[in-house]
Amino acid sequence: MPGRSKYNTKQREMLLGYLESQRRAHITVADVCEYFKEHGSPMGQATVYRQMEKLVDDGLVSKYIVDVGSPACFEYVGEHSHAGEGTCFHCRCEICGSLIHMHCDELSLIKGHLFEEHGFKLDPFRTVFYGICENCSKKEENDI
Amino acid sequence: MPGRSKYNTKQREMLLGYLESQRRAHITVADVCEYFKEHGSPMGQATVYRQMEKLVDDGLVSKYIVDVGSPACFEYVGEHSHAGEGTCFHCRCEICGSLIHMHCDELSLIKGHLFEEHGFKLDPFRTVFYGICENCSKKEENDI
DNA sequence: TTGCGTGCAAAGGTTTTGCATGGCA
DNA sequence: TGCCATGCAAAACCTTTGCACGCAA
Repeated sequence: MPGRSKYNTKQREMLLGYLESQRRAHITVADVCEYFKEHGSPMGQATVYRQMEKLVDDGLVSKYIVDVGSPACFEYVGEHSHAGEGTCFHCRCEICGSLIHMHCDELSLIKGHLFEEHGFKLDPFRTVFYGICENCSKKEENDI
Repeated sequence: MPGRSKYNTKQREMLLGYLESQRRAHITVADVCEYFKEHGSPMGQATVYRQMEKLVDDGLVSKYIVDVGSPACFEYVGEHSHAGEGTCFHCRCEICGSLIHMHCDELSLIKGHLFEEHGFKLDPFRTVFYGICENCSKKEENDI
């Protein structure tokens, strides 16, 4: 495990800047490589993977695994300073594959419950709820 | 998508029997292949992958993706007939990697909440909560 | 007999690693 | 200067697919 960043390289700055400009977006390593290639300053994919790991360890970026075989998604979360506005959760639709943001105070409560009753420190920046989204539920009803 | 099973083959019987005998366990495709190889009736890994997909579609087995690069985990869940005893959730420790079973009525409530308030049908047989388990929390405290 | 299931090997996609080079502090 | 970061290519890993053969109904 490479651990946290020790140097502040040009690549780290560029990558962080890009992720920061895409808040709320779910970005893959391939997206990053493509972006910088098209902007005339290509970045090696090994570098992107390694920097992403550091950024996650630094707590600046979250990593989401949405499906096997699919690439991991990354999202800028800054200093986790969303404390006042309630935690943001993610839901993944098993049918259409969309990854949905969900702000919900009630869900925030389970974090406390898990810790107090089960001793488990939930990491909402990593957890994904799987299920079926509203749109796909409706479609399924119509098909049957 | 291969869809559900239409034939009842020897391999399906063997695989289902093995999974059923290992209730509460998290089993990978590699585990299955190794098991049957050592027991003198090797099963092709492509067959295991394809049968697993059918068993998941049939609702007899759940599939959990715990980490990118790690193999998927499968677990026998029978006919989902745990209705009376509250839904079983899974927690994955980001440090030691263990996958923990958790029976909790309070957690079951969020399923209803997600559906009623957000129109999202949660699939507890697929969802994994990420975080830090009790043991690893204690270790971290001691290290600091 | 028909069509699905099986098994082997090869391909596919994502992520990791080895190693020489380059850059930050 | 010392150590970490980068980049390329190759390897590793899990999973899927093509195709011929076998088996259930």
